[in-house]
Amino acid sequence: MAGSRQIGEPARRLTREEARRQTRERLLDAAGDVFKRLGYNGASLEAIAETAGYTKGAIYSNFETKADLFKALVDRHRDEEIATQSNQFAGKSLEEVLAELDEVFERQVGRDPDRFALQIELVLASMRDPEVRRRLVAGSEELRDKTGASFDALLAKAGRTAPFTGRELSVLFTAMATGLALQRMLEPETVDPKLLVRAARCLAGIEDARS
Amino acid sequence: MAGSRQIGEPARRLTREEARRQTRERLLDAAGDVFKRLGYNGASLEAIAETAGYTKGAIYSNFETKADLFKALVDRHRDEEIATQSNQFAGKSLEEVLAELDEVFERQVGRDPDRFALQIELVLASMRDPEVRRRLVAGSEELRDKTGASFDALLAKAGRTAPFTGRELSVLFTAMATGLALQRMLEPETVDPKLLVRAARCLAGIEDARS
DNA sequence: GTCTATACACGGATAGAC
DNA sequence: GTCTATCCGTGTATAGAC
Repeated sequence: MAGSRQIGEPARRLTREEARRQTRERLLDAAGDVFKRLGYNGASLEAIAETAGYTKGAIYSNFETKADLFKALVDRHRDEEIATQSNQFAGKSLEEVLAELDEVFERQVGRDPDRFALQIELVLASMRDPEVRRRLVAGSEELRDKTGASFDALLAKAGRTAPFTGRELSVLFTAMATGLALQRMLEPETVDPKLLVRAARCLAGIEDARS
Repeated sequence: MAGSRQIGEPARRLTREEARRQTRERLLDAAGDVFKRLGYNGASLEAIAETAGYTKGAIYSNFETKADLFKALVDRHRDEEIATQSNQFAGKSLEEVLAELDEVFERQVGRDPDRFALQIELVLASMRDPEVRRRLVAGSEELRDKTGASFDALLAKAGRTAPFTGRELSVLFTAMATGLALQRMLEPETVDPKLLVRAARCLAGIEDARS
């Protein structure tokens, strides 16, 4: 890890590389905040630097251009997303996983709607810049495989035969969650939190979807 | 309609109001093109005016500000969307409606991905501006009611009992289509066009979703 | 490595001619 | 009602001090 120290090493101020890394991280945090509130074009480097507690100079000593900063943010965001999602099924049963879907959903959009907005912003940016797209989707194929395999295993263990493969379920659940989240941004009252879970149960081949 | 003439009326040049209306429409068309390609902040009035074959002056004689132009576009986009969607079930059976879902989907994102991008852009803009949100969702409650009732009627006529109300199905189908469309923008090969139809059949309570 | 100061271009908006 | 010309703020990016 970046900030770890050897045992017995005296407590001291950060090395240059550590300080640099910290500044970089702070700038990326601030960039995330501002980009997701204002969008790519709406966000000014001034605002980002100020949010991070620096001036624009700090940005240009850590990143080539605004686009470069944005792409670094894409990388970090994607890594976090993959880290969060890749272990969400550890040691759970199918029923548990499905029941927890709305909790995941809630955490994704309820607690941090701006983060979700950033995710969408990144997809739009991907349309305009192939490089952004490339970075954003890096590793998602593996994640999908892994998640799909988890679903397959869970279904087999539960003795269920869903009309979809684990991989298809993975794609469908993500799509539904994303679509419902968007709809909830527009008209919160139209999206019952339980709807996602019921639909997921239905797609997974479990009968009592009526809740 | 704006451009219609009385019978027997001599062919003549447009009246002032007609000309004005035409300019306004052309500007809105151009604004749609540029906004959906570049986003709100990325689109310049210069580019919009040029696309429409005018100069910026024409914009300011038809709209108060850039935001005003954008909101007028929101209104028109929403009206078109409602007009398209409100008659899509006329005289069709449940099976037909479901089978046609991917066609609708295809038309929405396959033939005009930019229009879909604009739709998403509008949702993001709604987060930042309540007025945009208000305009964007105007009439959608009625549309949802109408669509939901159509589904209920179709289900009843087909003798099906889906685990969801027509209204819930309406929300779910829209959410799935939107989510899958976003995913397809990122990684086209991961979204089988038939997946939406199969999922919809499953949610509607029709057995053979394996297709 | 970060800050201050600044160059330079661009975008939104306005004024006034036609 | 639209066009030309222009004002002015803002934004990216760079130069140079510390």
